[in-house]
Amino acid sequence: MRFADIILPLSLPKLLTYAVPDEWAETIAAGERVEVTVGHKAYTGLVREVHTRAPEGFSVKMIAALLDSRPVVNEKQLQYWEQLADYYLCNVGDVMKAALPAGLRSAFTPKTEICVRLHPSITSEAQLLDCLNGLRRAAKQEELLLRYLSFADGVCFDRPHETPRSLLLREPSSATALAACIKKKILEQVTHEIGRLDHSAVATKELPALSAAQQQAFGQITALFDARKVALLHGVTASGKTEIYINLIAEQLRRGKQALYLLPEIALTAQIVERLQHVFGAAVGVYHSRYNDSERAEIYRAVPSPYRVILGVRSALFLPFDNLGLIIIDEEHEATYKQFDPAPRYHARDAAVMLARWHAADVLLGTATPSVESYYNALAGKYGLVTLTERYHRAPPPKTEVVNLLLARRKQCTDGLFSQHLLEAIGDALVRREQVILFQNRRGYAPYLQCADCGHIPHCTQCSVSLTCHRQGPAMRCHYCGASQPVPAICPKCHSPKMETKGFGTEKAEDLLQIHFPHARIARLDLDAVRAKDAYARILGDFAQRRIDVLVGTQMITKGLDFDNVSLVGILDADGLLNFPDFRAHERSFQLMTQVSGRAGRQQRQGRVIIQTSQSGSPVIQLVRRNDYREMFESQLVERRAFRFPPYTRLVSITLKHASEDVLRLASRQLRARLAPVMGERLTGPFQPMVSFIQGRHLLCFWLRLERSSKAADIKAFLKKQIDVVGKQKGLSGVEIIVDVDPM
DNA sequence: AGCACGCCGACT
DNA sequence: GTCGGCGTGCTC
Repeated sequence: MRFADIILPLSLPKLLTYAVPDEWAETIAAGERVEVTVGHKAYTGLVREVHTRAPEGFSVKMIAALLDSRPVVNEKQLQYWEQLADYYLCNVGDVMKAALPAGLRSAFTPKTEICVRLHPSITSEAQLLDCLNGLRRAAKQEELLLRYLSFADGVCFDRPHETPRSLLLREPSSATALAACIKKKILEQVTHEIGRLDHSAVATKELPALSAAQQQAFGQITALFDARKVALLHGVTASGKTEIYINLIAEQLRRGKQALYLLPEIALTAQIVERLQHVFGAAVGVYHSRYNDSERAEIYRAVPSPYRVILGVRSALFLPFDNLGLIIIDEEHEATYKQFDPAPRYHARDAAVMLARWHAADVLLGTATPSVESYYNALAGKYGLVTLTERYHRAPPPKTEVVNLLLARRKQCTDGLFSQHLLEAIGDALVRREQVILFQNRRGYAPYLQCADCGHIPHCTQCSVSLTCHRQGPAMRCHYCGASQPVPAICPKCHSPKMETKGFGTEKAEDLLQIHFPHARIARLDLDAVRAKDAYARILGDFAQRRIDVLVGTQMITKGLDFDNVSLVGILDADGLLNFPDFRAHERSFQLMTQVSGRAGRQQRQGRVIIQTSQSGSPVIQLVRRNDYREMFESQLVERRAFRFPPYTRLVSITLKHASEDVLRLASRQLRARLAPVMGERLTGPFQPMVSFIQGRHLLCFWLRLERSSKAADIKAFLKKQIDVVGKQKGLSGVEIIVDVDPM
């Protein structure tokens, strides 16, 4: 008797074992999909191992169906899944859920198309004419047959032309006529499988030529690859990193290998895919979550061939590569590479380095503002560092000016939002028909509403955050749980009519700016503005076509977008970035401000950046102004070392959630009691996170700081065990415990 | 993760 | 007396 251990898309701590029916005993293999029942429910699982070890202690169920004749997931992938589950302290089933496209977790039906062609019994022109004559008194049928013949464009009787049924049937009534023609054996229908994917891209361009500086960087990168090192390419904004990437990919394809090009967000793929297709044609595949289940399943199946270059977001790491030669992680510093919510909470950059090891593939991390972790790794010799300091078109770097909002307010040189200095700069740009980008890291109209009489601020009932005011109703919304309600006309507490909006978001910035510049064409780019399908592409398209003069936006506008007519970038309120209570706040705000600054003055002209802040003396602001990455890095290292943060330690965060604060306290006390004796100083907590009540549940956090040199695997195994024990304890079963390895 | 089991309170 | 609340534990 043969048995198979099955990976299921469930968060189970171990695999379940099923009996293999005799008919498949010889053929079933790891990586093939099976249908099994768990409890009373049917699931599509994945064979991990076939063996003859009869399990004991329970009655084994039979595999209900074998869905594949060849593996859908190869051995390297399975081992990679297990590695990720180990590292990120989750179950293999969690990884399976992230890795295998949903289209492959249910029956995957290829898309079909019904075509119409001449019936095979008609083999000559004379016969065809007979048929036409026979239809003299059936006008609709005659019309249909003629329509078919017009599509056929010259009749060939051996291989009659096939016209898609949908194309032939212009009006619904002709369906009856078609049925009649089929019955008379004049026409017949055939069904074809068709792909959902477009393979029509044709390579039209040569490899991009590299400048001397790019050529040098290219050489340094390949030398690092030869030495089997991960390369970190630190290239200032607009230094032309993409051209280097394309040349490196071409090199891999020449060797018959595959390349994976990761981007932090879907929105950016559209910009790059064209450039790749121009050079690599139909070998380029794109993979991201905007595709539906079936499309993703098809791309997944097309990865060994014909796709040789995959452009995608983090989940593209799980495609079935068989001969991967290179992984590029563009904008390596981006926090969106980290998956937050469901496990596996993996970081695509780190997961890429792990994946590369399975394939002996090269890894290139590219960014203008490296993460402290990566730069540290590069300086420590774990990675290799390649630096590009020259802008591609030799455009000078933008000139950065800092406006002290405190001073401006005192001199009444501001309307509370725009300083006189910034307004003048915007006016100048508009007069010169140049474009402007304004950055405000808050969406909505105002972050909160406050009663002028009693000071009351409306909060979400389910979360410990104030409700954000929006222009469009229901206008007060919780950004944590999505709950919404109308703006109250009077204070809910003291009934005063003086409810005032406080602070400002992108919507208010947009409104006020329109008052200052009534004729300017102003648009907004934030999460709310791009909710509608294709809105993102439309807004960017309009901006690129210069149908928009000023673009006001959140983080979204900072990401690698190239516009050649932007002469001014304004950061409306840097304070909001600097004051974030997070050990990465300074690093992040430096990255964000540097990235958004990089949007200014792309071509020959020097751009201008204006930063508004009440903390003009802040070191971060000065570092951004001087564009001094190295100094930012060094100062961060000092802090990270002093407070034992990454890169000096490996952080693991443990978050406990429960509706009752008492239960939560109890659970956290128990967890601490179990962990502290072994972890000692490495464990801190429980403490309340910044937002300590979300969707009706309270939160408490622990931090675990593991030494970089430590045997992390042992400690993690211990940790997982203790967490499982606490989670299963009576009275605490409702407590959710979330473990996040390397949290962002 | 889902789902059934089982032990306690508000009803036909 | 039963219906159903959700806390508990198992799934091969």
